[in-house]
Amino acid sequence: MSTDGSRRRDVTVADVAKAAKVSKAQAARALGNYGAVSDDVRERVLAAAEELEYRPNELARSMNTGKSNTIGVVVGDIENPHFGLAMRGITDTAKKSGYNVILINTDEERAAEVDAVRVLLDKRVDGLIVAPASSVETTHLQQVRESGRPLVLLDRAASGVDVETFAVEMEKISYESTKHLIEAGHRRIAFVSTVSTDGPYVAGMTLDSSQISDRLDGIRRAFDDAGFPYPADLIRLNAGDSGSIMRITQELLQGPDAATAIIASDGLIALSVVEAIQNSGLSIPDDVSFLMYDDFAWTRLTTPPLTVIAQPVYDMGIAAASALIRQIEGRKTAEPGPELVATLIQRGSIGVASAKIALR
Amino acid sequence: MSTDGSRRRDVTVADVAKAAKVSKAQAARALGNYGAVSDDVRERVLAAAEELEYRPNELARSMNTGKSNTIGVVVGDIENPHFGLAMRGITDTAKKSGYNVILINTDEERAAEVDAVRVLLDKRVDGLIVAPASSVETTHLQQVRESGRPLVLLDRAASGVDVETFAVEMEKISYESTKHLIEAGHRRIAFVSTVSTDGPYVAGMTLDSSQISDRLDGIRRAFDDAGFPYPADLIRLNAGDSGSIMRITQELLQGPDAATAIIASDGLIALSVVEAIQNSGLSIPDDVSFLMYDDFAWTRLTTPPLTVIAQPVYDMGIAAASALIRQIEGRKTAEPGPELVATLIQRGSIGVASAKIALR
DNA sequence: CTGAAAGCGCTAACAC
DNA sequence: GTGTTAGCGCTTTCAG
Repeated sequence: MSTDGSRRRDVTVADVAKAAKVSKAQAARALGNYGAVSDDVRERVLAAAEELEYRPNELARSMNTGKSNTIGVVVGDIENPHFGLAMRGITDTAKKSGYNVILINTDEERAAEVDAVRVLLDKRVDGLIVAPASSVETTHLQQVRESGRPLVLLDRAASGVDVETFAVEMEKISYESTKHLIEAGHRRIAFVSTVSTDGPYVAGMTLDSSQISDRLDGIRRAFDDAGFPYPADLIRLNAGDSGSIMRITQELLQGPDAATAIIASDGLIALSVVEAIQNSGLSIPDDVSFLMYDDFAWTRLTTPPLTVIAQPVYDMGIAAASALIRQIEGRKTAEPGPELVATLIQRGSIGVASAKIALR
Repeated sequence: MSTDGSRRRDVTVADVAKAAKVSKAQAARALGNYGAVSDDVRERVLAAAEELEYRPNELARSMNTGKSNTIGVVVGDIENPHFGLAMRGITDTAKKSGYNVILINTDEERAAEVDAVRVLLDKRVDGLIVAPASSVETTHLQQVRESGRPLVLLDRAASGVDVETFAVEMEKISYESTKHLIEAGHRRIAFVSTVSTDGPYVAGMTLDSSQISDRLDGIRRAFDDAGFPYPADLIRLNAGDSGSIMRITQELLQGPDAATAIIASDGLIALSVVEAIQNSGLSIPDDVSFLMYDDFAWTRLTTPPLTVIAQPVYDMGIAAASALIRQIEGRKTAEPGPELVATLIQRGSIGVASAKIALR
């Protein structure tokens, strides 16, 4: 028990050594569990440590070992369950191998990300996992590479950064689900995403997010294959807050050329899109079909339940953390890692493009 | 640009000093932005640092200043949007004051929490925010206090731990919403939570979670006030995974003494309860009324939209982080901080106990 | 203002 | 096995 409540100086190996009547080195060895120590000494040291309530200073330890047993994670928005789940995969995996996690949220802003990476490097984390806000401007990530510190990418790729990347293969699933939509009679398929661009979307433009680019590629290929014109006018990026998403949705649903199906790029967007559809008095899937990325539990609860593209987000987190730790510990690049495949889960939100829709 | 890709030794103040032709001390002062340095020296040092791509070793810095500019956060489940949002409040606030956050997930297990706290202390974080898994067994938290390191509690209180605690006042809102339910004719009101107990619930038993205790107190007081018997048999704790929650829900809805209203203790539980209700063919609110804690966006999307008890979770995160940082920086205990009040948001899931229900 | 030198708490040679 | 002696990279006296 601590006899006084005052902020006493931390007890150090030196204190323990003195109490155990051994050299500092021996005490350190016993405490740090390395080198050669006789049973007798170890016992005395451990007893003294216990008695003094000794706690190692991990900072000092890290200083001379050059290892902090900490990994840095940089994501755009921890509030988004997508990252929440991935984070869970990361922390679970890290803990198993004795690593801690420093989390930095960037709000999807590149400046914040550049900063985050630098801070983490300065803190001497053993490695980094980042979900790059931009797949295009990546010099700060290349610098991480140059620093020699292990780096692994999560959720999206980054051009010019040649590191292990754990992201779902998007082109294929996007192609398939668009095809599914087209076969159900849809020709006017909209896509709503938060990626920011300088101007409105123009077919073929470079996007900040590799994931979104891939999805658009998939949509386009599906239209090309089917021989129908790619509805580039229905691709709506820069969808920010809930309000703007709802406004965009309303626009999409108006006029003679209205969308007959909407694809929401993530769970947060989906919430606002569905709300806007409901508010406008339209019904899913009779008036509009709906498809979204990420299979959150609540998607089963709406009427009708929503058709979604499920992504193995938790596994993605596990894979990224495992790979990073493997790199940190200098082990061989083992098996190629699990394929992170997305799957279309058909529930009730995609309907046949109705006569009513076909007519207008 | 780095001329060679090899893992060159980190450049240190000594290197910069040499390049700038000044003493190590002066270089350090210029770099660390403290002490007195002439403009001339500062310029040369900064230029040299730039040239050499010098980056400070924060570990070393922390070692002699005794400050790591890092706070530790310990929560039960970061995957739960409740904590995701709180986390967002914490990281946003921390960043503003120049602090980083180390996050540890405990899976609501006390052993993991004890461990987490120790690790964080060893890492010399400047302060801790913890959402205690148990409000009862709190010796590890008391030890944090004794260590002199600032500690702040989030989301739940801990008995015997006299520190600033940021949690929503639950008894009152629980009382009010129960009263609302009772006034709508409900007498058989169930409550489902994940808190684990040794046996089944018995009125008045000690619970691990102060939050749940408070809610039960509120429910009880509402029944007492109204002069109806407290339906202790409908309090179901230990609701673990989705499957068990659905099973519990089914039980609750069967038999002559079935519940006519169910309160879900959090968003995760709510998902399974609602799903079970839907699966059983019952309708909300005609057959069963439903109320849940936490106002997630999806609760507006179900049919009917769900009545919820909204908690200012983001603000709670902000408040906790602000208070902790204030303590770390030794500033006075300022204003008492914002009142964290929960509010009942009435939507469509609570109905009048129907004749059909009343009859059985 | 500047520089030499002494640590922070621990690990890592290196002798014995 | 054990102890002595150097550091890790930085801040901090303490003289000038």
